[in-house]
Amino acid sequence: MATLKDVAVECGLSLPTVSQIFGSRSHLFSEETRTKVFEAATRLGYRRHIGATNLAKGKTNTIFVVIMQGGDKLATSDHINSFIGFSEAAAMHKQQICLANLSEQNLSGDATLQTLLGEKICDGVIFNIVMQDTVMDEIDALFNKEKLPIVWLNTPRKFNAVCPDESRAAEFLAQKLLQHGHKHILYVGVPMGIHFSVTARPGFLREHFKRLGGETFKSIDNWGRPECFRKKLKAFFEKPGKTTAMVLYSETTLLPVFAAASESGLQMPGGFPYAIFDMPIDISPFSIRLKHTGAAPDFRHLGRQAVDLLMERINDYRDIPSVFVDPIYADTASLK
Amino acid sequence: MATLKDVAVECGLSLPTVSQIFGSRSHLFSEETRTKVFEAATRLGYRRHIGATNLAKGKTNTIFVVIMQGGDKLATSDHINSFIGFSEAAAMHKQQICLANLSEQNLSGDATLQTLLGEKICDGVIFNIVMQDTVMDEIDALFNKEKLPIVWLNTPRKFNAVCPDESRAAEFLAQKLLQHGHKHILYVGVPMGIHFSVTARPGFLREHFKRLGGETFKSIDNWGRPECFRKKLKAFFEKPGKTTAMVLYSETTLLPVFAAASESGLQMPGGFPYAIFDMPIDISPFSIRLKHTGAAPDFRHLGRQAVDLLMERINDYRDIPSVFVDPIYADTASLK
DNA sequence: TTGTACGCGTTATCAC
DNA sequence: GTGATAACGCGTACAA
Repeated sequence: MATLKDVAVECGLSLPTVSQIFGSRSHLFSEETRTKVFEAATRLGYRRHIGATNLAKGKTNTIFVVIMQGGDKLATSDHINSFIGFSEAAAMHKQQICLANLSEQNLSGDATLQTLLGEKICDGVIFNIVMQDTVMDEIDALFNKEKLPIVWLNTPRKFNAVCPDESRAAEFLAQKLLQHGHKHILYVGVPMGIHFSVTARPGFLREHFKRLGGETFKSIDNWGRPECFRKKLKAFFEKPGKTTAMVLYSETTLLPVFAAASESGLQMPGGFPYAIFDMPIDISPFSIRLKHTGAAPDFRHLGRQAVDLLMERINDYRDIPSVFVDPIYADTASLK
Repeated sequence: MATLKDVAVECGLSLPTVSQIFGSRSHLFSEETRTKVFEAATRLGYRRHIGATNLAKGKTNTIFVVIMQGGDKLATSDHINSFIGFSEAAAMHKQQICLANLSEQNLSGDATLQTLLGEKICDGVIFNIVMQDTVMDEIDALFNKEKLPIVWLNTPRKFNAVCPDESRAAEFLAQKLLQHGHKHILYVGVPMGIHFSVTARPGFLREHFKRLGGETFKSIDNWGRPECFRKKLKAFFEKPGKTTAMVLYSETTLLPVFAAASESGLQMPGGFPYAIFDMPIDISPFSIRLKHTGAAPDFRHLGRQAVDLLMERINDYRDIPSVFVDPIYADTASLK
């Protein structure tokens, strides 16, 4: 593997000259010299050694993203979108994105955290996981002690977090419901959990719905026991009362709803107007999802924002107020 | 930030001594010396600089994973599972996993590829994307020229690939269908695409089904035009003929099937026996999926295997015959 | 247990 | 304006 020195020898120039020509001071040298260098580099198949560059510059240019298997986590499509956002933003900042896996055990014994805290391995860390507040506080404290900047993804912390604006999403759906004349609605959710959206969605929706003139806000969210949930849904479909529309926690929620509706003799879609906290995806030829009125976070954008925020903290170590990112909206008339 | 030299000064020992005590030769020194070193390190808050270590050792200890947004891609849940597999295996091999995003443009102009090929930035690359064979050949050639080992994930190449054994999965489902007396089946798929599983699943299923005694193998897979697909499904449900069971490409496929069944006055699930190339997921409290007979690749395992294979190539640069990984199976009687 | 060379670049300073 | 010399970043490996 050819080194810079080899190139210097090959073209009869000194090592620093060659270095500068590959660096940001290329313009200080004559065209002739530059050509000589580039030709020699090509001849030798020279590849710059990033590790050496980083060491010389005193930077790691590395950001770690911590994920966690199992537990209370993001939808997987959100996950992969945020990853694409990370790499896009990282490319802009000329950073490398590294992956680390947090085991679900106790924090102090976790090998990943020990490495991140105990070795100079990166400039900053993005926590792409959902945990209890107290645990996040604990992690904040650990990283503060090392002055290692971290950013939280998808949690509404006061500082150093990037979070979807679930309130705006709920407001949009509330408006749509009321525009279509639905003043009595059913929210189909998931049980209270750690994941931010789980509690945020029904909370904000109820708030905005009532504020804007909505009247009845019912809710079904007993996912713990599938049979029980199916029973409740079935009961609802057989006796919807004044309720004229439903709002679903996410697109995945459609499946059991369709199944329950079918068991009650209702045709879905079409049998009951609905809106979803999720986007109608109709892009790839594989997409088999249905169009609907929706409002959902754009996790690719969130990923980019997380990297931007982290870079800000890396360049100037301090707490930064959290960023709440506007969701994306769609209205394709599944509310009739 | 304290360096090794600072620690050496602090405890009155030489730099190499301290280095060795932190390295693998700790046992060569007296307990007393070791304690002195560790205490000094703790006092100063010393963190080993990975970049310097790697440079000195002449390794990058880094593996890049290339992903691609859009295009013909894996299911997202497969994606995140493979990521967890990567980090698990990487931790075993003491490697770092870095993420890179391939834009869908022409290969030669892609910044990611240029960086990977033009700079010494990693020891090897995992391609976690699905492309046309000719493009993969092209990439193989580019990386061969640089002697940079790569591994393909989820594609049935002859060498250097890790791929789910779709044939075994199909065989399992065929057996289950026939055990339940279903000799006339419908396969619900997606249009022919680049993604390996798309063509592999119906192909292998037909093969095994016929071989084991199955009689009729019909198929619906026109996803390109959703209305057309719905129409076909509806027509099927209204006149299933001899067909007594269906096999679905993936769990996502359930939604339009349920919808179409409902429109035809059929209750799903229960209205028609089915099996799926996918696992019934009933782990998290958020899971709202239905139990069914299924067979699907374990992408977490595939991720681990990919890293293992890559490490083999890194340690001994040569082509390695591809690995076909056994799927995981479930039988929860959705076939009645 | 330590001195020294080394890995691979970058950058400040200096001479032509 | 061009290019070279030397010091530096942070560890590791080997001979002494």
